[in-house]
Amino acid sequence: MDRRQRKTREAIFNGFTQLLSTKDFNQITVGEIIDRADVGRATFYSHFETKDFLLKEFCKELFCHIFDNQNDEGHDHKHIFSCESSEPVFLHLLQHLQKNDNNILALLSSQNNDLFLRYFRSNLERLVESQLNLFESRKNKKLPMPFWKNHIVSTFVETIRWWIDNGMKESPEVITEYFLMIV
Amino acid sequence: MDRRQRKTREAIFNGFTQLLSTKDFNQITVGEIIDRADVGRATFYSHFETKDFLLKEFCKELFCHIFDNQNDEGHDHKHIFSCESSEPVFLHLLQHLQKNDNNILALLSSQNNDLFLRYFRSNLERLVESQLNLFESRKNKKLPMPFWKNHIVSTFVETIRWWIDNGMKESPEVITEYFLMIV
DNA sequence: CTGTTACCGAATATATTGTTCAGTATTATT
DNA sequence: AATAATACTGAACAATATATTCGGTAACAG
Repeated sequence: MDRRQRKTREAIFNGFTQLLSTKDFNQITVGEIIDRADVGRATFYSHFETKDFLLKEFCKELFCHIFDNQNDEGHDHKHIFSCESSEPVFLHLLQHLQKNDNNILALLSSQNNDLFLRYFRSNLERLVESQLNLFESRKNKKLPMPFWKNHIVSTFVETIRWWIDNGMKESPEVITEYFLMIV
Repeated sequence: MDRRQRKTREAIFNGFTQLLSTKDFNQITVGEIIDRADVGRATFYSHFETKDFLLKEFCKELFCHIFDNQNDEGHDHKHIFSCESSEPVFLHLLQHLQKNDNNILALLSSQNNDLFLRYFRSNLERLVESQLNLFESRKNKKLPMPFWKNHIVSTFVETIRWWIDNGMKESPEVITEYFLMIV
């Protein structure tokens, strides 16, 4: 990819995330984004069809980062997914959040954002699926599997939301403990 | 309130909810609303400052309906809130939903809507608070109360969401059972 | 019957979106 | 270093949506 393209793309993402920390996605205009990114209007539209596509692309990259790095760095795939407790994976995610790479927090807080949450959930769903056997023991047989899966994902998302909305005072370890307690 | 005002307000609410069942809140324009409601543009703006205020007002009335009727009709206040199990209240809510008064389902499904959900949650929170003692027994003492409360509310909301998104095939009784099982 | 209030609807200002295009700068290629 | 390809600029433009204004008309309350 051309360096110019990369730079522009980065600049737009940066301006976008800056704005996300100040206001809701729906309130952000393309005009504001290109001002912050300092790129021409036509340039924006040559990169992204619409503002929604920008968010989509942004999410895609973000989750690639979070969910894939998790498998590649240091301890490998098998190590994470084969350990007895599910703590490491969830804990790792929470630590990621605490660092607030890419202003992801703004998107996860209660004031925001539907579309983003849907992405987050669908990524989590795959993760939970691979970990499902770990929760199985506690699962009452009368609960249908899809419901059970949905519940675990929801609980995790809402736990994170609560954590963020309450100032992230607790450590990732404590939150993980809470999460495992209620699920 | 003037009969004309009431009529206009109703007409706008009706047009609005009709549209909500066909598309996302953000995609709905004021133009469409006043067309359906068959009222003048100026009239709309004399009633509601913006489209967001319309949603706010709509939510306010809706929850007044659901959460207050629940206390007034037939079996009274004390009966509902003093019974041993928490089933009746939650069950009652689910039955309300199944009837889909005011197209409330459209707002609760996954494709929709942030602002609405926040209202729903804050109303539920008050409800859960009054029922909290019923959940207390299962609560591990290490969990902080606000977290616990948030979890119950979240679980309820997400259970409903799951129900709706999956076609509401189960009866309200079954869903209530699921809910009580996992909480 | 009368004064008040709400509604109509068309015109208007403003803001945002998304496109177009000619000119300029940057990059990759040879 | 010269050339071709590609990306960016920025201003202009059409299209759409928002929100306000105002003179005229209809409905209401007392």
